[in-house]
Amino acid sequence: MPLTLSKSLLKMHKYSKQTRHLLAVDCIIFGFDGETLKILLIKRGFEPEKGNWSLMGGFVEQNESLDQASNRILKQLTGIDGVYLEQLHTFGDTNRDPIERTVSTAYFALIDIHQYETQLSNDYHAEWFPLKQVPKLIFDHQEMVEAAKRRIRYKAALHPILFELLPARFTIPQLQILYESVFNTTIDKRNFSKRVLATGLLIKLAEKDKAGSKRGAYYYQLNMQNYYAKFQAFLNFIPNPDTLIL
Amino acid sequence: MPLTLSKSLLKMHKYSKQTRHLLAVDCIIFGFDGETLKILLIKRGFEPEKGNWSLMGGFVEQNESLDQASNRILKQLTGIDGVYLEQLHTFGDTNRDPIERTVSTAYFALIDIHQYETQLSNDYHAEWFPLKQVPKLIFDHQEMVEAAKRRIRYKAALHPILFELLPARFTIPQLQILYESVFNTTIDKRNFSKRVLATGLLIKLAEKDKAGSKRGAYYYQLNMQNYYAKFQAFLNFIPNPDTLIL
DNA sequence: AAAAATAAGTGTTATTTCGACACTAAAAAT
DNA sequence: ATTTTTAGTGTCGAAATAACACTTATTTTT
Repeated sequence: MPLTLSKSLLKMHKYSKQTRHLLAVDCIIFGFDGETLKILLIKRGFEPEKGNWSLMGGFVEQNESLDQASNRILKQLTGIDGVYLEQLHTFGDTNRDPIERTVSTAYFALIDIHQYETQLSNDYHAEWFPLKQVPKLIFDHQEMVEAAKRRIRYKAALHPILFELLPARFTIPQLQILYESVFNTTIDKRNFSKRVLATGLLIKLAEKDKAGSKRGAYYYQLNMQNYYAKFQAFLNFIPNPDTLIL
Repeated sequence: MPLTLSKSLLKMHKYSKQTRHLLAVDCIIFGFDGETLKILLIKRGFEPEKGNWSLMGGFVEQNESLDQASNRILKQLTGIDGVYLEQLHTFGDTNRDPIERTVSTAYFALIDIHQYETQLSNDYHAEWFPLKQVPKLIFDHQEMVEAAKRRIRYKAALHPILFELLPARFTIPQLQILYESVFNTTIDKRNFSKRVLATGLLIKLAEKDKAGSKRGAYYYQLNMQNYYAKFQAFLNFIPNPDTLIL
């Protein structure tokens, strides 16, 4: 780490000569409503950029790690707790915040939208936007969203992260719509179910979801053993992944 | 970004209530000497941790981005400029630096070791260590190195980044040794050359490398068009990538 | 009660890709 | 001339992939 320190540091307890910076965390929160992949945005209620759409974020405090800060902000602003949350990238351009130089570490979260839908709109004035209809965002948040989209697509092409967007019980047609929505493509359903079942990640349940269709589709749930064991393996959920925009 | 700001901010020009933090950048520099994958370390000449091995790093200054800071530090401490440098992860645990809380963004670099070998050891007191013989490092640098190893393996299994470690002209046997070294495995040379040539990334040259063997091996160079075009595609350089430790 | 509409569920086959495997060629050293 | 060393190449069986269409269960309509 620090290498350009003066010899006097030997007795110092602080790196007192160094510049200190504002540090923030911003969260790109993905949700899936059964049709479209969406992100959660809030409308800023104050200057600068009052009234404009923004990611959820906040400053990192003295006694918390970045992971703690991102979890705190997610919890504070949305009530959301214990969901998939992963560091995406740290954005450090000097002029990204017009008020004062601020370095921001972006995290992305994947949540089951239905668990939080009412809670969110009531308590926190947050709103879901389909990825194709994201409004103009403050600062460099647009760039963060683009990076998050690329990351989620990249990762989902190889690893089973999209299950984090579904409820504990889901049907294969629901899963397929999710993949088709994330990759903006259509997939042959015979090949899709073969692929997915071949992973060994799913447990078929006796009950059917009668809401989605007349006939009803069987519910499945994740086999958590296999899920954790195979998470890092390269699984192929998507045909011809190379030809897709990642 | 910042959301928990007081109303008085409306007329403020700074986020004056917020804590400021030390921000550092650390670089994991990979090089390949023809046999082994190595990283470049320096011996700290001052407290804290005087005499112990460390990654190259330094504090982020007021008027530079993180990318600029990492490039500056790489250049300052090693003379290295214009190489592959990618943000890895930001390490933000509160106690990672015993002197004072410092958040550090780690970058990894891939360089052609031969272009810098003498320069480095002479001018900057840096030393190359094989990945399997990395000494105890200061702070959380061990963790950073582990993360960088995972990243380089993961990425190299799918994308042609390892060419950044080779000189402009290289032979297929050299390339194979590099892959075998990175993945700590052996690969059938017939399958390897088929795979590699099938990517369309290589241009065969007329000249041979006579140093490596009696017969001599043809030199190849990257087809830069295809290299940039296919960089993001999923290429398979490694058989059974799932069975390897990524 | 019969017919129509809707979405779920399932199998085969041709093509492509993958991985295992062994010999010949070129040059240098003895 | 013989030996040594490393480069370079092809086949074939197995596995994975992608293209493709009909039947079933249930509700809705008539």
